[in-house]
Amino acid sequence: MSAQEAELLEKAVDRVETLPARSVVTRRGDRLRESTLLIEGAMCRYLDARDGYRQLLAYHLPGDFVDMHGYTLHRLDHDVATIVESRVATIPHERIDGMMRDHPRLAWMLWRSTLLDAAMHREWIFRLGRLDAAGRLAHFLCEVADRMEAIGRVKDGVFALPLTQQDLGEACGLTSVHVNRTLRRLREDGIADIARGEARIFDKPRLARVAEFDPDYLYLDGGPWAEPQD
Amino acid sequence: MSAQEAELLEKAVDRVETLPARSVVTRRGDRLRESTLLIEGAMCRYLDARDGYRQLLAYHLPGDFVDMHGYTLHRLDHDVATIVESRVATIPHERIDGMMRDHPRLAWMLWRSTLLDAAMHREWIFRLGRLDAAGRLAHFLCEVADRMEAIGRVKDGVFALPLTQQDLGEACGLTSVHVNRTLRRLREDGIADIARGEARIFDKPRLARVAEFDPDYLYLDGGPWAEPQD
DNA sequence: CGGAGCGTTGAAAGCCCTCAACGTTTGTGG
DNA sequence: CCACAAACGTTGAGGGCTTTCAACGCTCCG
Repeated sequence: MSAQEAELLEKAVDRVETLPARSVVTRRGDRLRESTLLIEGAMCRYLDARDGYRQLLAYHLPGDFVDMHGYTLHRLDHDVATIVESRVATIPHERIDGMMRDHPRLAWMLWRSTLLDAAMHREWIFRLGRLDAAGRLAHFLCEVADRMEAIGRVKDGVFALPLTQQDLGEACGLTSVHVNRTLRRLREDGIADIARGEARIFDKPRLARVAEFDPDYLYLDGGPWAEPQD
Repeated sequence: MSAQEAELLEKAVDRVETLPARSVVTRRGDRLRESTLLIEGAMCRYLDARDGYRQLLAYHLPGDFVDMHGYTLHRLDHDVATIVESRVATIPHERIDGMMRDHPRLAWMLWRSTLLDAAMHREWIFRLGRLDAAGRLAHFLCEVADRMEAIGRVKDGVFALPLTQQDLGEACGLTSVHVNRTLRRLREDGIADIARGEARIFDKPRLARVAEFDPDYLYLDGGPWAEPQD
């Protein structure tokens, strides 16, 4: 992303707010007139099940648009919430209209960001459909580790992951009890650990093997704002 | 979609081909220079697991673009294959470039189609993460029924569904054996049945209840080519 | 007519869930 | 700074859903 485009995006921002932890930002069915860029913190998207449990659909890091698809679809089919206190920038859709018209490359980048979302969704389907508990947690850890790495937030295999075992269960289709047992297993095997809001990866190759993980789908070769290659 | 836009799309088509059943069209990692519109037949997208099993990611009906995301991402992160013999139209990406530039409304529609894909992905995540075997099959049936309905291919609750029990298992994260047992249950309970390439829905309300299904995410209120509402 | 793929059924084992209890950490107000 | 409560994490036992393994019938097609 060029400096000029970054500036354009920045100028489109209506306001920057700080949202409290564990707060719902948008509800399923809400009509959207602006999109949200996560600047600092952590957010998630989820669907509610009848029994009161949630199914997480996405975990968002700083730099992610959490609801750019709402720009085109106009309403959301799921809920959006913060995990921890988060700073977000809000961009009115009408300003995006102008950017789409006058800056096709920026339009291309916004489209691309929604497609990366979809690519992650596909990998979540794989995770839930084909992996056992250890594989699912390992796969989730691999994805978040690589994405955190891409924004320079991993140090010696350690990065912030402010999710409870309940949250991890809601992401991986497991109960918090089984998440606990499975994490213990990963820890005792010297593979990885999650504790006190931090993830620690001891043995990345083994973690990736357990997860059947291939970071291909993250399209990290050029970063989220990579430009067209031809 | 206006007649003019349909004509534009049609003129962008390079060729129309017939692909044999059960053939792989694109492999993970392939570099794409054209996109594929399914005209007649049935196709799917999937990821391979280590054990040789697949995880289906999407099931495609006539009228679906099966790889429009490849236009922006340039390579695919999963495989695309036919289920039955299928007729497809191929549209070179360079011709889409022109359409994007000159016809913003058409561009908007193509973007929208990829976002509908993502919305379906999310519902597949929910299906796999939160529902039991009966719920997963019921949810899949509800989705396909509504999408088939939208293209006028449901008659008295019956529609074509040329998937084997193995395929259904690969879509729902189940073994074919358990798909068999679960389908028998749904049949004996008078809810629905899949046999000889056809699905029969006996009791839609009950099916939807088992599936915790809400068709909201299909955005059918305006059809896949619905225009911006404001 | 034969074979291969698909569908069906049974039995046993395994993974994960449920229920329950208790220890630990975190955050808040006195 | 301490005390307390609430949320979170941990562990055990038992049960249920799904898988695995195996066998056999059916259907379709060469």
